[in-house]
Amino acid sequence: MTFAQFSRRESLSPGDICREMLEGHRESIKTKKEHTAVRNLELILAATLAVSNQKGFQAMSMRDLSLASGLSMGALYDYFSSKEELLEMIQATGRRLTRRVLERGIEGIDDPVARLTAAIRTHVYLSEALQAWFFFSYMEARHLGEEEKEKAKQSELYTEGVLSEIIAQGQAAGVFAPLDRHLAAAMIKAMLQDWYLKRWKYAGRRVGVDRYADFVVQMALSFCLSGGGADASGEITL
Amino acid sequence: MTFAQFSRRESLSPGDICREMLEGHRESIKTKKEHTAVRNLELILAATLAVSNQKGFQAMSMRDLSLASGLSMGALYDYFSSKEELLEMIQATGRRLTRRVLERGIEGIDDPVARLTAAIRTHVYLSEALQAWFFFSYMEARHLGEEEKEKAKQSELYTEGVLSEIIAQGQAAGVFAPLDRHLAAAMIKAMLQDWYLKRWKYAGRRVGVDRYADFVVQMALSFCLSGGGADASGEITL
DNA sequence: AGAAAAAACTAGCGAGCGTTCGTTTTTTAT
DNA sequence: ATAAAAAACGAACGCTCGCTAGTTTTTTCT
Repeated sequence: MTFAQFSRRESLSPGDICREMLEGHRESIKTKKEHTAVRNLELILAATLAVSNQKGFQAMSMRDLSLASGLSMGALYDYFSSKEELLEMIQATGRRLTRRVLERGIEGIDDPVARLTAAIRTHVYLSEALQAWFFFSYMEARHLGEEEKEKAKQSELYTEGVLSEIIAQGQAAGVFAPLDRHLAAAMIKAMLQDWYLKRWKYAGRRVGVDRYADFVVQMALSFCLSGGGADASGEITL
Repeated sequence: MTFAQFSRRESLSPGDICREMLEGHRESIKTKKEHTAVRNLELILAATLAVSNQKGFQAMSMRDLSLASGLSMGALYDYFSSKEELLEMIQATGRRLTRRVLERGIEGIDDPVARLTAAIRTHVYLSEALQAWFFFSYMEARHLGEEEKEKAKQSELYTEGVLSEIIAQGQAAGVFAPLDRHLAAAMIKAMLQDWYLKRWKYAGRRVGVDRYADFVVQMALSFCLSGGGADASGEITL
């Protein structure tokens, strides 16, 4: 699978995403007509990500957002009741989307090596398609309330759990070495995150998304298959 | 080397660091007596990291800082001329410190495997000793001005360059496989950063600093030594 | 075309922000 | 003990913030 193939398979246009966002928050959005609501959500979303990813969500004022989106202050508040709710809406939609796409990306693949490969590629490609969104979610998670912050952590643990389970599967099949699968999953996750957090670095080096995905797959498999060479040192699997 | 040994070797007490901070910003700090200045810098630093790492630097008001540090608003401004300068002071001191400790941690070690191991361990241990500082520097780098932001990027590239050069050295010696050393260094860096960015995760799983460092070393060496198994696919070393 | 409903707008509120400056307190030196 | 120097203080200033209410504009439906 390449990024081009992934893009064709998944429908991740701003319109699609905002329609999903609308469905998830229909009760708190005052605008009735779907078409209008989706169009304005697109404007709000694009503006929020653009401004926030440059100066931070806290530093973005509602006046900034009004200017960047082309909507008046009053109109903005037809879509959320407070700045904090806007933040939560974006985060919640991102979590749902990630979960769904990731599940779809690995379903039906049983071979551990192929399944781990698919999970990694799907995550890298998804974060490429929604780079601004992923960056935003990562950097602004700390500004959420306690309750929502907990959900963000659970979401991170979910992704890691997917990787960890695949490794366990491979170990049970005798294909992967008996290394600490939780730590291994955490390391793979860290590598996945670097793609959307340090975009400037890879852009400067002209590393494309396919090459990046290849490399992470290679590194993960190399480690899981060989188990860290001679000194796997009897690490407990658990 | 273990974390305990590292801590004994390096003097990274709040007092030491604030003394260094004072030396680097003597001209802009109004307080004359070193003892007083260092004491108050310690208070300011501890309070800034505590409050900022919880709610973000932007969201921390000067009144928050005054309350948390025990110093009056006026007294705070004897140590910096603006909130932004406080941010820059902390970042600059962290960069200098990281560079110095990292260099000291690998000097005199020539064997590539041992040198890569030392670089990784030193970085993990340093970020453990100054966890709050590292977390702060990472999360707040985007709120710097253009000029300082550039320095932060350079600092990240410097660390990666250290890793990358060690890999090149190992490749020249025929010990490491001919993989893309820049990408490999970036992946190792990503793993190093996860230690101080996702502390809650590792604390919850009772993973200690020594085990973490071990694991990263193992994963990095496994990959560099074996080269990703059969499909290293003729990656250019550059 | 005209009335009702929906959407969008604007000016302004009170609160809290970063910063300053005249004053008071503490320390140092005679 | 007292005067000079250093350090600490905190009320107040000008501004910008998130948010709202009252009104106007646009769309929908008969």
